[in-house]
Amino acid sequence: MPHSKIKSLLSTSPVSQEVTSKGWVRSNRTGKNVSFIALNDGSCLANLQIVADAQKFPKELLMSAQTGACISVTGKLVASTGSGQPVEIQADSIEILGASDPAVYPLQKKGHSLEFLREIAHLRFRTNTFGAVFRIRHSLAYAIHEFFHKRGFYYLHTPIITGSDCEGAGAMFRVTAMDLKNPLKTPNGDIDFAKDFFGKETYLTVSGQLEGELGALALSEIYTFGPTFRAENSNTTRHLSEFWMIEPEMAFYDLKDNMRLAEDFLKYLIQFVLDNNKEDLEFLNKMYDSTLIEKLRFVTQNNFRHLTYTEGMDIIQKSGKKFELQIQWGSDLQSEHERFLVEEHFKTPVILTDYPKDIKAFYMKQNEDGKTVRAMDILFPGIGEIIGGSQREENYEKLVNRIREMKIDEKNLGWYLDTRRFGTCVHSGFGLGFERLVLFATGMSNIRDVIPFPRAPKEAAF
RNA sequence: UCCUCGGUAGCUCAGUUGGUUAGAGCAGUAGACUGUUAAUCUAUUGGUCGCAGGUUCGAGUCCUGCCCGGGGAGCCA
Repeated sequence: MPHSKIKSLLSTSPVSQEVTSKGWVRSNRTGKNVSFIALNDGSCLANLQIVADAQKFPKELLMSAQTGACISVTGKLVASTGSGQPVEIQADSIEILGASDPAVYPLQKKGHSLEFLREIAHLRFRTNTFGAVFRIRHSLAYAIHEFFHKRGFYYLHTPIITGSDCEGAGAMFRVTAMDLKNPLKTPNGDIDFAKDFFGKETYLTVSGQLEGELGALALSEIYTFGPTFRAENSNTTRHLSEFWMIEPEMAFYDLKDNMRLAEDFLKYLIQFVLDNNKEDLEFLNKMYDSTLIEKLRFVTQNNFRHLTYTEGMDIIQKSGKKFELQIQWGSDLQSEHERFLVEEHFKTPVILTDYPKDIKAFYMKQNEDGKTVRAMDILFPGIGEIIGGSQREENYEKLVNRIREMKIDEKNLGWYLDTRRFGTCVHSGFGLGFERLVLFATGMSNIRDVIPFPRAPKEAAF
């Protein structure tokens, strides 16, 4: 008999039909006359209640269906006489598919700390919290593809192994097939990468943007969605060494078009979760962040606040607030300043634009003032920078000059510069940190709790 | 990498100015009871106090080093 997912059983009206359910036992309350087993298969937050008449089953069977065990149950789906659930299964047969010794099974019926669950990340999927988080993560990933597909964007796969070491977005992990104990050397003693697997130095990508631009200048509107790697020694609640990033890149978009797309995009994704993950959100709202749903609604219903870096700096300096670090025009905003703008001053997501060129990347479109570039950062409460993007410099001369000013080796960028030599056009794009979005959408506070297998300095289990 | 707080039973924690056999709740185990909802009640197993040194008559408690974890900062998404 094919089994049904618990999510669909719970929304089936009880007409006493025979059904089979398979899942993992969350709790088992066995008495003299009757056993109640809470079964969960991950299809939804709620458990399915299995009622087993003690007369019909050997006691050993009922006792072995303990927390953690995987079981299959067949019986009648009936209206529940208890108050906690609409329907339940009156069991006719119960099979232990996989036993679990409760004396050593790490998960208990009680709640566990997130720190403890991080240490047993291979089992944390079986908790209410991580079930909810990863269902929401899935929804967001799905909604990202849906959003772009509806708008005619193409999903472009940019390389994970890259030979361009000048992407400028942080330290990179080297990729090599050489024997590190005995690497091949050149006559003057340097490591001879020409003899390595790819015949050159290669790394894991820190961004698909530059390659994405190549696609956009042919397919018009593309996006990437893939893993990204940064070898920074960052130990924070918002950084990972391996994370997923979404990078749309659009021909014929100026900075304003870019900002409009980014705002529509974020609102669409959050609305999708509000529409499709109500039960999970309510759980997280209750357990972790009592303002979660309110915050998500607020984002979908209000326009983001737009202001330039210069205006933002003005507000910070005139606020009279004491900051750890004093800043002036030209310095990068610190976390405390971003938080002040977003969480205290405006109390809404903020898009900051037109940053000083010296604190931004070489490829950003230079403004006429000679001092700023058409960059935009979207700042979210509790998260900080969730999106960073810009209009790209499409003028060949200006771009080359900037590359030389910043002492970047242009030899390796010929392929990139070719887009400016042959049929260049105004174009823009941005990068969204997927886990930061999941963090915001779930109300969790540590980014390691919104990715299944976190990679961070000194952490690469599984 | 820096700052800061922490590491005591499977989990969450208490442990006084250094003092004798280190405690609780939950989980587990045994039993009772029950259309129960993280059920309830009774009994009970369980600890090299992160690791290594040091001070002391005596260290979970004080000192030094190291390891691990939380939070914050920087780098950024």
